[in-house]
Amino acid sequence: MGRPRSYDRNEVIARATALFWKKGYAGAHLQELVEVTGLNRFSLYKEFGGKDGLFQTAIESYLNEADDYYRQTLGRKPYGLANITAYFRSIRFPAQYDGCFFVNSLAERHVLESATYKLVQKFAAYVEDLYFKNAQAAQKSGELPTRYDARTLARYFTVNDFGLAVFGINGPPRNRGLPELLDLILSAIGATGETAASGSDAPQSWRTLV
Amino acid sequence: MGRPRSYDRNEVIARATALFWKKGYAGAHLQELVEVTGLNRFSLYKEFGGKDGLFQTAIESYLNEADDYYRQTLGRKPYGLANITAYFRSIRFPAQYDGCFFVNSLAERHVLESATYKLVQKFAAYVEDLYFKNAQAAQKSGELPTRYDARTLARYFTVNDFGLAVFGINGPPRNRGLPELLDLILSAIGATGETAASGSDAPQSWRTLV
DNA sequence: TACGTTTCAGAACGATAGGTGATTAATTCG
DNA sequence: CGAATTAATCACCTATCGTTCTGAAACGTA
Repeated sequence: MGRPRSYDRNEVIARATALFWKKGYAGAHLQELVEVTGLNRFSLYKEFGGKDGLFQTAIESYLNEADDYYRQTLGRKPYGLANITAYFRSIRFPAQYDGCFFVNSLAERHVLESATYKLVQKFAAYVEDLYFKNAQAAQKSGELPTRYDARTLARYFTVNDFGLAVFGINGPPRNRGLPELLDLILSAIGATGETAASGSDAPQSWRTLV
Repeated sequence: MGRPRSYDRNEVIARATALFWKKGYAGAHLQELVEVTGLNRFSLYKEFGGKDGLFQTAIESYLNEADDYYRQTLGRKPYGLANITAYFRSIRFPAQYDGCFFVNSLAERHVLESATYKLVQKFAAYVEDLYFKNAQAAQKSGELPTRYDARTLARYFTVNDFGLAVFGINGPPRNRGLPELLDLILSAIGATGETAASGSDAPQSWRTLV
């Protein structure tokens, strides 16, 4: 009972996410959020508790989508090199790429509420752990050499994963030669050199989805 | 003639840089800048023309320091693999590491004045070009395999360079196992496997200097 | 000492920030 | 239909934003 809300919560979150992504927490003003979401200030406050709450909801939703994608690739059982190659080879930079919302948020460490920042921090650790599990399995099965331990390998993949997000900021030109670059990143660590799967049924990168 | 200024311009820039680095452009408020620099608002405007001008001066000074360091390592003649290994092996994460001011600024794309952002963008291209020149030379001399072209190699190093900056944000614990990680990044592309130079006379990383 | 010049300290500016209240509109249920 | 309930509207609040102005303080010079 009562008057029904005239907005779609998910739609509002998606639009708010887009703005925070582009401008950051401090750079996105409440007025813009109101305009972009179509949600008036009062309802925004009631629904999300304010700017902090809205940002937290936005980044949570972003991380959830990212998580979904990571689980579909790096989370596949059995763990192994195939997961890692599948993930990296799926990376593409969309036309309007403003970096990774997650990586961008790392830069706002001292501006974000500490609880919010901890989510971000935790996700970084989670991603590294996924790489770790796959690297471990790949070493056990002999897919990857044991010259470096699984932790070091995991960090290598994490660095390249995050690094690509930063590198890709300057746009679609970055897609030129991207397959070769991804190939290099992968074959570099001694992966058995299967050439680009170009998997037609492989999932798109979540970077292009979110 | 006239009253002598009671501040040191370079000191002011250094302090402003530190604040912008931590909080970003939008997150650093003028009041904090005034407090941190010790410079009163009036003089700040007269000297730098406002917040935009101060930020631009700050990032310019940062990029200059970074440039100095890059020239000392990647800029050394003759170009070659040694430059690249020297650079990467010099990387350390300082105790209070808030990422790279330059990389952080990439995230504020839509908040920065476009002229200011172009500086940042240009620097990214400059770094990649340094890697390119060294990769080219290394391939010509046979230090690096020619399976991937020099451009791809340059991008690989750039991705890892920027990626390490992001990866290192979560602090000094990241220094654990860092030599192995750097070794992996380098040997990965088929560099002749000289073990960590641990160069005692090698310059410190500019990440620890700025 | 008096004057021109430049910096300093801080108040004050209009604009806008994030956050609320009082009122009106839309719905359900009796 | 009318009472109860919930959301939307919009004017309004205080604090603070980036910016500017005013007048006193600190110099060199005459």
